[in-house]
Amino acid sequence: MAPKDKMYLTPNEVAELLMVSPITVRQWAQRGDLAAHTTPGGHRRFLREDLEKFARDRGLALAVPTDGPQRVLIVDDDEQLANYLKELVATASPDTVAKIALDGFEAGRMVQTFMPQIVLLDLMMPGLNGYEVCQRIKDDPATRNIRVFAMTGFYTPENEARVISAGAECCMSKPIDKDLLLTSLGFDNDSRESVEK
Amino acid sequence: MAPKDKMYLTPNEVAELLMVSPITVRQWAQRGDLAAHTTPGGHRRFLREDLEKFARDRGLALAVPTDGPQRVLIVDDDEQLANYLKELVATASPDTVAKIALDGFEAGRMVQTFMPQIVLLDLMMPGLNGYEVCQRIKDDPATRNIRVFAMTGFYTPENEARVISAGAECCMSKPIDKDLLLTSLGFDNDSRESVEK
DNA sequence: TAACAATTGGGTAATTCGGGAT
DNA sequence: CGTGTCCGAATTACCCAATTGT
Repeated sequence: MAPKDKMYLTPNEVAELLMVSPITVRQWAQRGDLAAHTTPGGHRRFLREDLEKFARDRGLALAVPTDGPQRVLIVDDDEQLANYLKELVATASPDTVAKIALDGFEAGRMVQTFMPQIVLLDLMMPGLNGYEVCQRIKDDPATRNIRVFAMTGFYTPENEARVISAGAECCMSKPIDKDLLLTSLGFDNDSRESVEK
Repeated sequence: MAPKDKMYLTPNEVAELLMVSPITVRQWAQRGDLAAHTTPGGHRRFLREDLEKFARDRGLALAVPTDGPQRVLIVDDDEQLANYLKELVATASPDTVAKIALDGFEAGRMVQTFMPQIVLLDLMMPGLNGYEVCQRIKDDPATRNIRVFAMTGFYTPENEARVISAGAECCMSKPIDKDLLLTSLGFDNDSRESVEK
């Protein structure tokens, strides 16, 4: 497992996220405008949560939500299909990071932690209503901007209309048309050389 | 790795809790500021007790501290039962905030956003393996300290052992014994400060 | 028991931080 | 209100061999 993300932010990181100098961040913390914790040595540490609240209150925009490479979350209980899709994305767009959620718990958690720009969402998962998942993603301001691409093994125009009204960008029937998917995602397969590691 | 039986913390875990790098934790231990035990091979292990004392002496809070009111997340697809449990908690401990997740997606999302100190987890949810959910909560450093209380309609000693080995604190059979639950949660008596653990 | 990935300890150098006066 | 600078102190990075856990 990878303890990838730190739970806390240092003053410098906060300054960069808010596009201000570290000194200013210090002032905000001193004046109590921005909630801060303290290390035993007296240095300040911030929680992303507090930062977001602060930014919201002051109408400031968090500078770098679109940091790093493109992120795609694949939500499907069919592990083989999920891996296939992951490979597909990785091949078509080498600088894109794709991750897999095999059940609702992982999906919900990764929507928050992985913060994908794109979600490939299976509508027919056991114990999980894909339409509702899509709706919830779109209802939450924190995730509303995620592009949702629905996938279903039982395609009907009614189902498509339903998930699109829930906020999905499109509804693809299974088996997934490789070219259609990549085109929809904007990963049009130019015949360019892929850079391998 | 059971949580309750796990009386010691590794340097990495301490670092995460105090919002500092592992190297810094090492320094404190070297200088004797933070009490530490040693493994036969020379690695350090810390007691939560010592950590709390260390933090208290300097008047600072842990990263995943008992800040604000206590938070309890109820994960169960049975909405009526979930509401009953929520009422139960609210009545027994008025300063506790209880929220409900009716499916895996909500559960995963709320574990990250609501950041509960306690999770009441149904093991038999459609499309969701409660044992795995428990394991994943415990595998992630960010949520590892959450106390998980499992609930199942099909109690067997094997199932209990299984979920406890996954990190749950206990396994209660349904229907839930009200008093047992509140006692386990520590809400039985008047709100006594639980610092003794 | 062997193997292997992840973590840790030690030591030193480099970086970041807080506070105050500006 | 947001920022640059100075200094002592706190925190971190980087090296590599050893330990831990599975």
